[in-house]
Amino acid sequence: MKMSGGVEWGLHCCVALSGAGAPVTAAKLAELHDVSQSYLAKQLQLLSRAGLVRSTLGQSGGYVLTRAANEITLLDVVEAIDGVQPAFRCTEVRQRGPLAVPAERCDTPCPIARAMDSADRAWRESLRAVTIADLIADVNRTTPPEILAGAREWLRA
Amino acid sequence: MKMSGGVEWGLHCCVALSGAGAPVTAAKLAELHDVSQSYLAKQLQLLSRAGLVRSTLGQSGGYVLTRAANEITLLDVVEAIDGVQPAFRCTEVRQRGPLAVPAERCDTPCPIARAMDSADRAWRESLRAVTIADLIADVNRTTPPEILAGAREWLRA
DNA sequence: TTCTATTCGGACAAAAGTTATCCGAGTCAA
DNA sequence: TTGACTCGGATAACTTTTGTCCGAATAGAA
Ligand code: SF4
Ligand code: SF4
Repeated sequence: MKMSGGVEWGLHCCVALSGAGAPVTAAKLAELHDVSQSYLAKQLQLLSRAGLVRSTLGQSGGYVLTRAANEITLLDVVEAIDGVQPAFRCTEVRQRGPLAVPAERCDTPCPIARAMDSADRAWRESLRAVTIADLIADVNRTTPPEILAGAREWLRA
Repeated sequence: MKMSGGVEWGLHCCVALSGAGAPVTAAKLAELHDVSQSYLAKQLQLLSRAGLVRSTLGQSGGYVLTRAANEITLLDVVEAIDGVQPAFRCTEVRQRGPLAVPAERCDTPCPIARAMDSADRAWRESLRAVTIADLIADVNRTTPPEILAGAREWLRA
């Protein structure tokens, strides 16, 4: 049970992108976080496919957020990078073995699957309640303005 | 993001064990669910290490639950088999790269880690609210008594 | 208009984690 | 005492994840 480590990078990139108005290249984002630029590119591709960011090609190109920061939830990023499939996947064990339940009785999900689904929903609901804007607000509150300005400048350069 | 498939088997085994008062061997449980007995044995070992089941060695040995069914939550089984580590693991990216935040400012977890932790807690809390006894009650309610009796008999034989 | 430098995108390996299996140490019943 | 049967941990095969690479497409400069 481990979610893709790229989720963390993706979230950081969203926060960074929100700060810089101009497109930022994948290479710059990778240098900022000191991670493999090739692999970070992969995550950005996933974000692009999900429609969270838009890529501009050619010179002075890069990535830009497609929506306002308060319209992007953590769940959006997690599902874009880590996938939408629930962690628990029922194998329909009850339909196998000597005491197999006939398929006609399996119209409704069993209690195990229901409980797992409920937990998964609670998890997603919790992630949906937080937006990128919330993260930024927290960062702005706990970081001195001078450092924030420096970061913005570094991204632009 | 995928939890170990053995969780499903482990849960089914707990339900089955609760039904049969006598010890049940791993081989019998495997045959019941039509899964690899070697691999199911591994999952039962995990349950044993976690203290959820107790193994009896030698002839007429097998596995028995250590507590009442209403004292075993789904979270217990999930954590025993899938591990207790949270799905999201912070790599402390903020302490790397040219704009690295000094370690002295990293005393409190960042908003991303907090949100992820909160979601993880909600997930676990949801799983903790359901017990093996709840599952059994649901099965008893939706399954004809004749089939239940047959299953109990099959386990005993 | 042409050309070049720069960008992203998907195809291609390496590593890790999961799944599946085996045989030996220990134990209980006969 | 015997003997067969149990679990337990150590051992391979596979799948998923992670990481890397180079080519197609683009925007700007000449
Ligand atoms: S009882 Fe639930 S978890 Fe088990 S096989 Fe049926 S649907 Fe899947
Ligand atoms: S900002 Fe949060 S998720 Fe990112 S490195 Fe820091 S603690 Fe980890």
